[in-house]
Amino acid sequence: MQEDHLKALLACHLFDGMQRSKVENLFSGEQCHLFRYNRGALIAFRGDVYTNLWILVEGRIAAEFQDFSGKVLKVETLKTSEAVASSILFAPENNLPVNLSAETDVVICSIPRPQVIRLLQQEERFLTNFLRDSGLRLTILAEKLRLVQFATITEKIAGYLLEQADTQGTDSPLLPLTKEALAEIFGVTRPSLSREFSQFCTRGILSQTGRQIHILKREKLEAVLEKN
Amino acid sequence: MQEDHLKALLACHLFDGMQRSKVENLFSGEQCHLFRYNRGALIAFRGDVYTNLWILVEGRIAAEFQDFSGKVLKVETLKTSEAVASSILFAPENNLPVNLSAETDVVICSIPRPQVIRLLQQEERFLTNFLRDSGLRLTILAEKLRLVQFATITEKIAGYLLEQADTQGTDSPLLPLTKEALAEIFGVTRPSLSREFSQFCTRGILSQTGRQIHILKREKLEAVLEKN
DNA sequence: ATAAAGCTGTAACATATGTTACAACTATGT
DNA sequence: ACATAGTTGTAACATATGTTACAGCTTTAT
Repeated sequence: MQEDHLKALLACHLFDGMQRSKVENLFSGEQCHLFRYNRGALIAFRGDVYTNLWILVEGRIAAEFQDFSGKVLKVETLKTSEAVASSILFAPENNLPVNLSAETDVVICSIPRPQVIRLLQQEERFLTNFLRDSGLRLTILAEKLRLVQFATITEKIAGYLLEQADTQGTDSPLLPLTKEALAEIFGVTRPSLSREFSQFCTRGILSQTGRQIHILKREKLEAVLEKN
Repeated sequence: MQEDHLKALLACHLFDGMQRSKVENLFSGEQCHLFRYNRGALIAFRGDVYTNLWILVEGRIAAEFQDFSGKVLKVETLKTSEAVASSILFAPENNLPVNLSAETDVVICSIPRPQVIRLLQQEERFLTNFLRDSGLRLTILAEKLRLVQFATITEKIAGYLLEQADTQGTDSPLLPLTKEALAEIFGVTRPSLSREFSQFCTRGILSQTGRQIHILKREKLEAVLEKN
């Protein structure tokens, strides 16, 4: 295994607090395999059986639902050093709940389930890390469901912009995504998203030039979220 | 602890394949407590911190999202002997993702997290059972999200009726829920659900008298799901 | 048997979002 | 510098679902 791939593995939160040597041992044998996918490739589909634990050692993967018609809802973006679908490894039927697609060129390290079970029993930290990861995924998914069901497009925009303003520490945040990608995350169509952005502008709450947003009336944005 | 509560505990899938005596030991000490709630009571809210593992030893609990306006989406119904929000016990912030409300009078057995961790390490079966349960919840939630996002009311009805016909082994299934409860599960309003049921009737695909449904043109129902 | 509470069907209307299409703009690589 | 591909804004229109209200039914409790 390449140096940088090993480094990415060691950085996986599943191994937090474990001795470096123990983790390296795990990958010295023949049990783990690397798989490569090109950018844009479909790695796995909803319903596929998932029996090895995959850890992403290079690139970015999108976890998403896809309709017959091509309509998409992105659930998560998995980045280098993250584990893929950890909870599904032990679910009753092991069916992946989402499609996985390569957003960039991707390298995955695959660990057989028996090894994972052994590690869970022998290493308390691995156990708690694993459970924590499972819990986090459930939390993310639940929040996604809540947003999809209860938030209007306007509310999603308001929430997202306030969050961005917060993390970027400015009232003029730059969208880290294209509006198209944002529409996908929100689970709405691009023209609909665009229309609502425009509405905010005509109401004088925002101004925008492409991805550069200026929040002009923060209090109005906040009011949207309080369901005035 | 009462006889029937102990029995319900032992029937919890988390203890599948474990020695009865070991489980009983767990509950003989002073570490576990019982809590009671009356029918209709709100047991916990989304965001509440969840630090003890709860197992339902009597009654039924609804896990649901609730809007400001009172709009509701039921995610799951937890029945006697089921564990509550197992994955959240180890999630980063331990915040419950849903509201929990008592559909009947309810008794809950509460097990402190340290004991759960001990059990996870000492009993392989408990570990795999626990992981399986976590996985199942994620699967259920993901499926819920997919339905909410991609299925129209018509499709939800078609899917549900075919499923009911299947499990009840007849083309004249009896709805196990009121239409009101069904609307809640589908995350739609009751009049909307009612309207679509009526449409099916006028199209000659169904006939209904209250909860008694008759599927007249099964192939049309199936066609709805195939997104004609 | 009666009253009360809950469930169901229906209707007119409101509204959020999707669909399709096109033109203008922006980045990118050659 | 240019050509190409990707991104964005916009418009007219279609549609699924929500909202509110009411009347007729069931079921349940007294």
